Amino acid sequence: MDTKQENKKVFLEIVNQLKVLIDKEQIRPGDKLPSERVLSERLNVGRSSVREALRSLELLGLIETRQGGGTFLSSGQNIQLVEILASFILRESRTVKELDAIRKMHEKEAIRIICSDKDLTALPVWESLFYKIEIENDVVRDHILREFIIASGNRLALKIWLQLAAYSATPLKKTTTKQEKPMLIVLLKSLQLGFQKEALAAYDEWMNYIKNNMDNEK
Amino acid sequence: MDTKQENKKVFLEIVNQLKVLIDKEQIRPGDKLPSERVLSERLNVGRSSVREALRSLELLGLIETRQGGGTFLSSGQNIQLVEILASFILRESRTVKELDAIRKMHEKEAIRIICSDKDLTALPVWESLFYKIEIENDVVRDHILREFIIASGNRLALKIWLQLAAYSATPLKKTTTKQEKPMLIVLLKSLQLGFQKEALAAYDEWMNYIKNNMDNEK
DNA sequence: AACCTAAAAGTGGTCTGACCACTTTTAGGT
DNA sequence: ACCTAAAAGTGGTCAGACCACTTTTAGGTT
Repeated sequence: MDTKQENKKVFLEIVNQLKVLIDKEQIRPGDKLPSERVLSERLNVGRSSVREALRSLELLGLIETRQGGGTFLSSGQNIQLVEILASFILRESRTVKELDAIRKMHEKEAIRIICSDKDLTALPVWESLFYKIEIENDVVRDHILREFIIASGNRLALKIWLQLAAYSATPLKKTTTKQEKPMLIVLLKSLQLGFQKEALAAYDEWMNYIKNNMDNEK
Repeated sequence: MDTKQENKKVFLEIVNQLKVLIDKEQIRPGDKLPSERVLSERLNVGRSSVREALRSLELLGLIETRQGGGTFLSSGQNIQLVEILASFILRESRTVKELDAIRKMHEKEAIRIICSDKDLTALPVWESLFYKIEIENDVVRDHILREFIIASGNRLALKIWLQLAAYSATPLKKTTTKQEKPMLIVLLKSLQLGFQKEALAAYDEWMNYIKNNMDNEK
């Protein structure tokens, strides 16, 4: 009856209705949604159908549910869906390699963006990272790369990258080794100077080193 | 009781059980899953809980359901979930811009990969595209870009790109205009010759043209 | 024997009502 | 004004019922 062709699946229609409701009622992330029973009445559907819709959205990480408390619009970030998707998709080793390639693409693009923007090369975080690597020597690889993505300023890219990194075959959760130190120093210094080509080369060298030493770390 | 900490949510536990079942019973994409009633019995849970799990997986595009027919393991590809996610996330114009940036990153990376591989620069599809643009003059922008991604050989990247393109604010579904012809010719010729820098420059020029002429096309 | 058709069985789609576990609110007493 | 216990509200789960649709079965016709 609406502008769109009728959605056959009721639970999908409910998902749409919920979206409308959230818009209309100005429900912000963290706010409470109407209870299942109320929704069931307002939308003229059974409670079980409402639950099917809510459970789907919960799996997508769009809402959070507290027993006895209520249902809340998710405050963002945690998209746990990927955990499910990954376990279904990441069976073939081919996919694992492809995932790693996409992750690296994100990281190199971030490096390019940083190098071509004086505001970004001057960020204090590089000095801080430099210090940690040079002196403290206990930086998690993951952390360095994340700072690149964050600095590049694309929040959607950060979300995607976080998921890619979580399922990467590369041991990003390990701390950097002594051998990696010189490459990282070159990488960071090049970054600060805006030397894109050199930074990318150092990055490639770093990634190759990690790749070639994966087995030893296991 | 298991290795993992107990999952509180039954429907999440069912999702896991389904994964195990699919593995154990060697259910391939396209194959039929046990009926809801059978699953309910085998897993010792109510049918409605089974349905909550199945509906979630359906929203993720991992299974397909035919009324009266049964539930089938999805034959892959169509991840419609993004439609839901997008409608929830793509409210802020900022996100739209970020999405476009990521899409372009994919495309430029594909161009880089193609240019640095003689097998890819020699692909007949470039000649074919060239002909269509030069003579027939009715190529959809989308189509050209998709060929880039396909040629780059990363199937996961293709999946991601397809979703990004579907929600891009850039009018990629339109056919190329007369003004775009020279840029595209330079782009394709550079590609065939492996001239990465020139290809990327032509690509940038093309994208800028599209951006600056978006309003006129509306 | 092959073919067609109608009945039966199977399956997803939806709703209702019930009970439980937990949280939040309310009401009562100190 | 404060604390506490009861009540109400809410999500979690189950069982049963009925519908719409598809697949299978059984029977009869040719």
